[in-house]
Amino acid sequence: MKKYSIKDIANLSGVSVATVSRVINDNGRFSEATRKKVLATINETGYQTNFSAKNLRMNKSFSIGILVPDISNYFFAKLVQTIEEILFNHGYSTVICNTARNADKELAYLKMLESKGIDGLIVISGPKAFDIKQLPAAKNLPFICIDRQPSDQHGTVFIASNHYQGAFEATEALINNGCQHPVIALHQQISSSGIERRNGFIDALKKNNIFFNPEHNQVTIETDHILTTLQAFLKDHPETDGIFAINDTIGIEALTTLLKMGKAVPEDIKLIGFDDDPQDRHSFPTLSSVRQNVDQLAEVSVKNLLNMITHEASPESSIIIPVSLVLRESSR
Amino acid sequence: MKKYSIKDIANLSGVSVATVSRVINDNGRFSEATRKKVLATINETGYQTNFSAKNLRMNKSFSIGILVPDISNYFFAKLVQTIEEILFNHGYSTVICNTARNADKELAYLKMLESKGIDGLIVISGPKAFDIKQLPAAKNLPFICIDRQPSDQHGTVFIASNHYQGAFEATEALINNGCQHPVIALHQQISSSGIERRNGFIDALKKNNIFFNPEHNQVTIETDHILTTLQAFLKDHPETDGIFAINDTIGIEALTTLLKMGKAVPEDIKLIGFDDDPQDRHSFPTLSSVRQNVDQLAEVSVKNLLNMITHEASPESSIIIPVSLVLRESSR
DNA sequence: TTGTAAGCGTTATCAC
DNA sequence: GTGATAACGCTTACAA
Repeated sequence: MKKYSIKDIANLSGVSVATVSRVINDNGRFSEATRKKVLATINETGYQTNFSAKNLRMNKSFSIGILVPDISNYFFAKLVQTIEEILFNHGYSTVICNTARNADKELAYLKMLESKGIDGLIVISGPKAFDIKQLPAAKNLPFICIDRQPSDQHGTVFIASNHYQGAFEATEALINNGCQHPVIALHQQISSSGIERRNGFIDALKKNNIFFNPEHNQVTIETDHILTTLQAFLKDHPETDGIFAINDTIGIEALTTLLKMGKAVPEDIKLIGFDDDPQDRHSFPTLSSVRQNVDQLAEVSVKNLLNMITHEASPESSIIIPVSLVLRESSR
Repeated sequence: MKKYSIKDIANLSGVSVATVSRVINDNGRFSEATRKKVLATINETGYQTNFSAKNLRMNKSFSIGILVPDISNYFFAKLVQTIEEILFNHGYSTVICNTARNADKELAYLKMLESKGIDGLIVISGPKAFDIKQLPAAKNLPFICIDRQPSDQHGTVFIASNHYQGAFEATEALINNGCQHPVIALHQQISSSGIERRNGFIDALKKNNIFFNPEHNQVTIETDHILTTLQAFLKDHPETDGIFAINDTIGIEALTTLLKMGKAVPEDIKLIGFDDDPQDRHSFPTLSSVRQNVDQLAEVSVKNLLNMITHEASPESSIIIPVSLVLRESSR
């Protein structure tokens, strides 16, 4: 079966290419008779638009790039999956770029996306503020940032969960359940949402008259060395009776590690994570966590990006999506 | 900053567009002097190839489609991530399509991919054999299947883990640790790799002189009703002392459910899953599983697909990648 | 070694 | 209502 072009359809239907194009895109004027005729031959032949040609001519690619740190992380996977589905339903295809939190890779991907002439860009999380100006030629590429600050707010939209609120509520839950010495567990490298979560933790302490001392109330986890880090910290701070983990990866790791150390959770130490990873329901004890509203994040993001692309609305500067605390056994 | 075309570069460098094209693609002949001159202005201007134009002219898109059932499943996410990285390093970009195991969505995605003129296709898993002929126009699109049988082997490559071996070894591990009544837990809808796993289970029973009776040695799990299904089954078959779960989602769910029912794992019932999901290390007890070699699957797949695209080699018909059994607490 | 020009499949501007 | 045709940016014979 050969590939048909609009010219073939024109010949077969006995009309001109212009008319075929009008029928396909349903613009301009044409008689009902020709519409039927053209549509019929399109059906017979199985004609499909050649997007390379359409893109070239219209200077539009009907595709959107997504920059994401790590798609094997459940939260990111789910978010990207949801966004992709919505975009597909709007006639856009998605190019997913896994930056692995690496600035060089990020730039390489951006250049590729620019070459492909993407119509818009969605930037998800990442260690530092996102600077669109690293792409000189794409100065006016519509883009939005999810859970990552743009280095220049102007002309873009920043969408994020209410990390502050989530962390605040989680911390208060620890305190209300009796914790007097809560500790926040985080990584060295911290994203803008991580900072918000940390602020929420600190303010919850403040509100409950617990003085935040980074020496006593914060432990920096080195990936792959969580056992030694946590062991050392708890030796120096045996009073610790609650941990707020900045995400569920740390949360689950901390849980396993605490059990290995002979600590009882939640009896000795209460624990709450962040992101509501499905595995939280299968750990022992089950892990309390903060759930982000993935569907809403995705929907709002796509809506705003498409608006920017069609210039239907000038972008709002920032949108905050509520989160919800999910209490399970680890913080009883 | 405006967008430069090859024509701009030609004017700025004082040569013709043909020469610029030759320099960029390093083919044809040109003097060292012009090469330097052209490359210099390209650097100054930040010129980037317009892929829509290049694609149109060359009838090649430098992009590959991936059909995958569910990217929020860790195994799939990791596999897709690895493939995407390798492809990017070969100058290809990837369009990831999440079919949600839905035939209509699959077809819609295939049409979109065809319109975009993808150079090749990677099909990952899925409930039934993959039929490229559902796309009449793309009869000669190079494609490979991972963990999913092509409905017509001709001209393609089938790449899969050795599911049979993994299931066989897992089942024997159960038996060797004392199980006399092993049961396989699976879904209603079963993929080609699921069938292989089931065969491995059955043959391991045979080899150990246990007669396989689907009534006694097989439980069909309905998602969201695992508790009731499993409870009913164990009531009818109290002799059950080992479960081989066809994947880790079922494995972890089964584990949680068994504990909820007051069964001790591995004392009362031993359990082994499939896929070696990271959460297997954080469950209680930790879950034994079978690990697929994601890196090798990805590498072999890309290599074969690119060979098909460049016609460097005629496709082998099928490639089996070894798996490894990871024993943890749940099967002691 | 370099330039000219055709043509890839579309859309959009005109003319009729 | 419909048809010719230019143009999008690029590669590639073919000339020079």
